[in-house]
Amino acid sequence: MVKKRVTITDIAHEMGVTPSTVSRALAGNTRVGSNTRQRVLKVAAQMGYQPNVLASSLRSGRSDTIGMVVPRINRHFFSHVISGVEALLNPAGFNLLIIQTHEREEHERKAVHTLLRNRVAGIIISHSVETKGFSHYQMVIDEGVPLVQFDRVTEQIVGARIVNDNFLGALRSTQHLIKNGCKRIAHFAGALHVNVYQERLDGYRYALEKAGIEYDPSLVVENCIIQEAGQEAVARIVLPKKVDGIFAASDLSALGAIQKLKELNKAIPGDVKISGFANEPFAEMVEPTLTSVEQNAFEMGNQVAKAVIESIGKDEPVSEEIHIPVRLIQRRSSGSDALLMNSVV
Amino acid sequence: MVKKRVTITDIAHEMGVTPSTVSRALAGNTRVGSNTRQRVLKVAAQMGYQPNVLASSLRSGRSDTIGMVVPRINRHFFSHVISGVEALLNPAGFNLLIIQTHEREEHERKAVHTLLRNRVAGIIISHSVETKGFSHYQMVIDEGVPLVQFDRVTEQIVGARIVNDNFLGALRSTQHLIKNGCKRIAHFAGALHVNVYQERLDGYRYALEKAGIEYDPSLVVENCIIQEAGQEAVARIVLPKKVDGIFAASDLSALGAIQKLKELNKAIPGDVKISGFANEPFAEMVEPTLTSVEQNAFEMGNQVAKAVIESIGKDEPVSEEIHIPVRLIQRRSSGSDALLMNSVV
DNA sequence: CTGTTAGCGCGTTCAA
DNA sequence: TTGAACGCGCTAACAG
Repeated sequence: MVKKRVTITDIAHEMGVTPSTVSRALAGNTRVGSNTRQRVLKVAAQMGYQPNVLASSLRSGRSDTIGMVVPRINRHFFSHVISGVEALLNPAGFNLLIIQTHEREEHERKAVHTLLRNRVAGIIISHSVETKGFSHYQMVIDEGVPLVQFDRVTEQIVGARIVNDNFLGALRSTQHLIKNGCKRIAHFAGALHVNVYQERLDGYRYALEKAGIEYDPSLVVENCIIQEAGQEAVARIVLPKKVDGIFAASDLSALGAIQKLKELNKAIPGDVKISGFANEPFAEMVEPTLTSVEQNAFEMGNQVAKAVIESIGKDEPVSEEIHIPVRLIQRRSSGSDALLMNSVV
Repeated sequence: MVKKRVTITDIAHEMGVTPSTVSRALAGNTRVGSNTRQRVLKVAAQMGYQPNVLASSLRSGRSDTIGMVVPRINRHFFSHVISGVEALLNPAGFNLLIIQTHEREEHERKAVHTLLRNRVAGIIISHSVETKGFSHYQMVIDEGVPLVQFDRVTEQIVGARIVNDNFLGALRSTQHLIKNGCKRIAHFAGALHVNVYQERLDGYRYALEKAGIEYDPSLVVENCIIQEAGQEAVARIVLPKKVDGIFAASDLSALGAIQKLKELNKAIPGDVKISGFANEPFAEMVEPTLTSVEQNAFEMGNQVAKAVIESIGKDEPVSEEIHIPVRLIQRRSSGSDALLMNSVV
């Protein structure tokens, strides 16, 4: 037995006024008798009235829902960004419609359409690894929906971009290895068409250059961001090439390397020094503890939310890029012990 | 410069037919000339038409959005449940509106109202720790919105409940400690008004009972689920009471205990054997590796999604309770080494 | 098979 | 300050 939902018309009938009056009273700021407003509010409350935001949005053309597209929700980094976004968006009266792409370009395309169909007030996105074309964002631009990219971004799309300082993180990380005595440093990279991995490679190269170490492309392992890839790279590159340091673009591949090296009775940091990226929770639990670059995912989420809220209402998108500072956390895998070094941007 | 969104009326004008015809063609299953349908689809595509689901839902009374309320998105367990839910819901044509409560009862109440206002087709919820009253769900029931609870549930609300087999997990875990020689086993419990923690306590007690070990309430530490609480409990209970085994309702408090015990030069598992709950990723990284009860969060999400989809369309809610099997993962902290024991339900 | 009509619930004119 | 009327975009009933 389903009770009918109560509408402003029901309230109006109950009180002997018109729906317009009720609507105005509920809206708050429009002109209506202050005693009538009180009565409306009281009757609405006791009738259990819940405004129909669908009808409201349809009529007003405004929506309080913001869409968010992420590769995967169940990743430490992304779930924390989401959390940071929500922390600011909810108090501001917005809700989050979240869609995962599972790193598939086609899913990303569909997700954007879904959000458009839901008439979201804005779209937040971090691109999937697969995504190389961005034509499906033309419609977002055309319809004037604010678009904020974070972490994995492209300059091919106008609008705000919130990114980690990948270059600086990589630079500091590699410099740290050099300072601790590494001469032949390998880099476990990701897919280089993705900005974050390209930037980390750039930072790595720049550190070598500044230290006068020649860049050796054969020491760069592409698509090496998962655990298994890290393990595999040890046998294929690290040992044969007599590598004494690894800067991994991902904590997972760094972990894989640690496991494999321990298995082969290599000493860490004695024989090989290692640093990762992202400062996953396990970094301080693994043996030896893993030096890593900390990303402030929650803060990134906050900035993303701020950017969306600012974009809404503005006519023209602003293509500003905001860098979230990163921090090198030195641990034992690189020969340091519980020291903290703050990198300055 | 914002282009106007194209509507079915635009398409209709373009083609010289009525909006109804376009609507029917787009809907797919209703009677319409197959050649007209082709033309409509083509024109719609080339005009970049995106249906307005707000208008559609308002008119049809049906919504393809499902609301989900969780304590926190950025927790390993919850983010994986969400992922599991999405995995089934998206292919079925539903979207997820996610709201966090941050463990606050008031936020939970607001979240439910927000979802109701958004006219979601169903609501999925795991209650906040604070939540003790459930009166705000009466409106959900009254409006006939299917309600599925998971993990943290209450029987005070009708509808499907998807839960872990906390009792069995606790039972097996405690039995395992007993089998490995523990005589005085402490239990790090959570807030006992929350079903999951009460059930884990019950399983612990039942294991003791079956083994003929007297239950000692002073060995139960309430609200001991975070790292610091685990550390603190070592000094306050574990050592003074000569405890030789700890069954923790949370991996985090188990971790805290490990840290503190190591700090005090106690041997694990030599002096104290420890097992946790949830099998967080760090469980296999910490030293010694942590025995824990694995919850299949993704599978739970799948079951939740299934239950919601089934509930939608049904007139009356069914109060079925589904148990997701758990598995004891034996590791070194309890004196076992890389063994697996599957618990049978 | 297609057009006509009506209305989902709300917000915003224009009058009074 | 309030009421009447209209329409956001779409679906659904009823004709034809």
